Amino acid sequence: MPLKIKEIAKLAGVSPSTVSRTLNNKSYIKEETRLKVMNVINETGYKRNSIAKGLKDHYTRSICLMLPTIQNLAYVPITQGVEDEAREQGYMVILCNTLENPEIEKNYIENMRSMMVDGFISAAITGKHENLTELKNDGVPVVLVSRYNEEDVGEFEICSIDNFKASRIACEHLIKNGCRKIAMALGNEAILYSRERYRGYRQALEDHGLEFNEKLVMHFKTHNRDFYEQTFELIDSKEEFDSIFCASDGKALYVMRALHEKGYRIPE
Amino acid sequence: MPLKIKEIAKLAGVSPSTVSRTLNNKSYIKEETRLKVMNVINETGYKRNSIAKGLKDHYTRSICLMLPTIQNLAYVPITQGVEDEAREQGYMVILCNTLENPEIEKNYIENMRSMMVDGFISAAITGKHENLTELKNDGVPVVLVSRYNEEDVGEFEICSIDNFKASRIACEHLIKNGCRKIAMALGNEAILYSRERYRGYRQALEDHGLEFNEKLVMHFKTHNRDFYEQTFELIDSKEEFDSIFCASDGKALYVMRALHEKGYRIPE
DNA sequence: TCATTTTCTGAAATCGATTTCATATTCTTT
DNA sequence: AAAGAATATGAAATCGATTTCAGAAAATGA
Repeated sequence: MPLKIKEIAKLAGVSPSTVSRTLNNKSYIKEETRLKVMNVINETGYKRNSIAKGLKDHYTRSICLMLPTIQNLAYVPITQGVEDEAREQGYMVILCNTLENPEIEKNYIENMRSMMVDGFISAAITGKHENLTELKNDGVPVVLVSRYNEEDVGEFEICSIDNFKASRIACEHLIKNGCRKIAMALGNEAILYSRERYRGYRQALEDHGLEFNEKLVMHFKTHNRDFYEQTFELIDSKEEFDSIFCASDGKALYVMRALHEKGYRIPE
Repeated sequence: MPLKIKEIAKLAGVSPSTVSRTLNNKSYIKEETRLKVMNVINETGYKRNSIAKGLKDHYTRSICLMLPTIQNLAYVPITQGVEDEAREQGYMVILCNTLENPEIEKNYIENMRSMMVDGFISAAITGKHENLTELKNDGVPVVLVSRYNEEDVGEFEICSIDNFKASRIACEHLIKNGCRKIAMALGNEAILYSRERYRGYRQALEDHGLEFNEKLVMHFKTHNRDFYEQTFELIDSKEEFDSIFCASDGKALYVMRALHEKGYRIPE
């Protein structure tokens, strides 16, 4: 059983209030008293119960980072960045894995809220963000990272790259390297950034006077691995193409595997 | 500001105690009263503040899963498994990323404890587990997963595969496929499982009457990526080998890259 | 020196729930 | 119908901290 502030107070011969004041560096405290208390704290290794502090203070200096999955490597640097900065600022990051499931997300939010985390950073799950909107309406700080919808703009703080631009640049790269018939493996169109990447692709084609061919677009179904099948279909369709632009690394993996099995070499 | 139990009580025309009893299904409650309270709860969307509950109860139905990194894909299925079972049992999993840093680990532990998580599952960081031992001595449930040391046996609950056996089987597979001079990319020898895998490799060689050649062993330095360099060195050393047994996928990646650049084809 | 301000400390209230204790009501049983 | 058990509810104490309030001690000023 960890020691309570009352016991520290008794050991130091002061009142709990004085211990608390020492702990929080608040209000006036005679240096002598402060040292006396600090000694006891150091000797006993006392650590305040922050759940009790949280109950009184309504904050815990911790934030919740909600990710749809930890399987996707794209979230690794995001997590790292969030954790580094948080640590810098004396905050703790709690990771929650929503598995793209609104029920689980809701559950986490409720639990985290009642554990008094101070804010949320969320790579939101696809679709409407009712859970997050409710949070925001209750005055809890919410930041969307990486994933967001049109209606989120202005509604939430958002941190994301310019997917349209990035995609256009990437696609232009192909064009500059001589590609003329560029196929595309498209991301889930329910997610804004997928549509943005698609838009970037279309824009790049247009900018360079290349004809857009709907038949060269592979749409996202339920999982990246579907692109494996779809790549076969694309090849078999005899539709001509000289390159495939993939909306993400995960998709490229399956596309490449299919090409490979069909005897194609990349980048040739 | 979320509603408090007192307000629910007032709305339902009962005392806070009765609301709490309804919430927790404890002791006797007249069905009529229960319904009255439940109605108010549903209408208002009341959610108990579990930090306050935790303060009183000393538990929160949440566990902390500590990982040294989320970059290593090996932890993905572990995380998934822990989360699935926890959810099944009505528990919540909080992920903490210790970054292989004892200070950070300690910090997380202290914070998580004072947030009243009920237990810890840890892929412990390398070296002595003072932080975890202290936890255990305080009566907090601790389970080690995947990583552990000899001295942890009997000390902690441990969940791990049989690294020795797995490694021996894997190595035997190479032997059965005709390999005779098997090199090895060894894991961090400060970690028991790396030594176990090494032992499995040695055992497999011995079982099949193959000679062990120390020069074919690449030791772990500070990062898997060092194996890239080391593979070059191995090749340049002119020491003969027909295969390289890697202690983990991460190492294989760098080894393969080096081989590839040297013009080798795998599996040839 | 006496009044005033500043420093210092403890008692008690508070955060939002749960739980013990006490009491009131209803139900059994003889 | 009376005694005893079972059911039902609220008041108050509790969890472990913080903070307000009030009063004591020390420092400052006239």
